[in-house]
Amino acid sequence: MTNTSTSPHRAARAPRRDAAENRIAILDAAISELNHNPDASLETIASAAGLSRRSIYGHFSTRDELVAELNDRGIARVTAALAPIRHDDARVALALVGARLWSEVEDVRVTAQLAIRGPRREIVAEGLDPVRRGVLAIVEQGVAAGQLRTDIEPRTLARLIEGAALSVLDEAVRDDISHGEGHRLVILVALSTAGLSWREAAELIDASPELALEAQPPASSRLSERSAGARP
Amino acid sequence: MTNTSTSPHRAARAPRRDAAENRIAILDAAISELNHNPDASLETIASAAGLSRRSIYGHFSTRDELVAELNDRGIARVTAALAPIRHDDARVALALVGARLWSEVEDVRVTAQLAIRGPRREIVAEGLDPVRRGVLAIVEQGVAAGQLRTDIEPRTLARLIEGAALSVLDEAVRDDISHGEGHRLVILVALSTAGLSWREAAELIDASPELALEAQPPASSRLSERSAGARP
DNA sequence: AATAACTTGCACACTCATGTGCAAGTTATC
DNA sequence: GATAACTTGCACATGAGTGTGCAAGTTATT
Repeated sequence: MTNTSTSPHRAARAPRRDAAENRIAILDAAISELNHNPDASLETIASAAGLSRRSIYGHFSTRDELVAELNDRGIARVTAALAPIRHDDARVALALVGARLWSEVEDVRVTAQLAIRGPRREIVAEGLDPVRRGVLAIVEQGVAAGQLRTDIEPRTLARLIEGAALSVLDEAVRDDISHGEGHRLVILVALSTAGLSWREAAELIDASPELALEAQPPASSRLSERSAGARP
Repeated sequence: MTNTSTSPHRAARAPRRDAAENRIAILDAAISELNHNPDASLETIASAAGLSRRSIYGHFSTRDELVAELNDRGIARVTAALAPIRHDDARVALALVGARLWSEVEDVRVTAQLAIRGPRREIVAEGLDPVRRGVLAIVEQGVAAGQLRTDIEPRTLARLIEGAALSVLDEAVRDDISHGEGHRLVILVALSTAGLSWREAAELIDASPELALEAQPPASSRLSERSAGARP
């Protein structure tokens, strides 16, 4: 396998820059191909990346290794997006969780589902644990402040809110919802699940400029900007 | 393939009863094995059914045919459970949709997800269309009666409610939620998504005896009651 | 321009699953 | 108890995907 890291010793020459780019191209292609079909072959991924199957093995010794790296990057992305969320009003914080999740995962829904429910789910769950703790903390804060429902155990409620947000992603697949509408829906659903009536949710959103679409930080960018198209 | 139907002509003898039982055993085993691992092989399914792989081909000419029949039965089950739902109060009707869905799909969550999102999704969607129309009709009725939220388009809202119910199923996988708790949660989540606050939901539930766990019709029974255990 | 770093194409070994053919058993049904 | 209806085990063909070795190319870097 190609050694991309800067070896401490014995580097007759530095690794080539284009190799690193190809590595990114592979990851990128893998994201979109696996999102299209979770069982996509390396052949498919390679050609979407504009490379030969053989050369994938120059970057990843195994299919599993490739998938694992994809998961790791996804986890890092989500963690980075959700960890900094903090707000006095737990309801606003939860709405923000939904919104950030939406913008990060929007274009990798299928892969995300697979990561969460597929064979690697335990490892992924472990990686996602800090995020989950964060959401749980928000819920507990909200319950303590009397802002959230108390008819569902905080632990369960936290999961349900995550799940509700993800289900918006799923519906978005079918209806091809716009970025803006997805943003709006995911916030509404998060607040509804948290226990607010739809009118309360509307009030809260009106009163909270930080929930506006324009107030959101840009999603951590994709690895590269090429549209992954295979060429014959 | 074995001809289970009563042929009009040329039946030297009636098909054997145990063959029909085995067919059911295969379907049953397929349900639970595929729910455990959506890529389970026929070998796995066969041995879970207590049969040899070879004899599966006596009942289904193809793996696809087996899966297709599974889907058809699932669709029929869900349709049968949801179609008769009717109630003056759309909110109660939606809660019932959630509850019935829960009891029908509870033990086949993974398979259900696969059916809805997997390679057969289009065919499944077609089969599920009547159910979806039904839910949509309830939502429209509720909007017209001023019982439901109006900040989300009925079509979308209908989907979101379905999705919310399904996400309870997902959470149930992790937490190993009891039948009763699942019933309660799915109703709460459906009502929340429909726009009610958690206190309004509680009031409605209190006032609606038909939502009680005990008031539910039994789930259309599984094909057989054997626990699907493979024997070496 | 020399050379190490990559990519490629091909051949090959391997695994795993599907689907068939057939002969030899069992077993329900008549 | 005769017989058709099933089941089984085995051998075999097929196909798809993964991972490796290697020789022959390209290309970035020095």
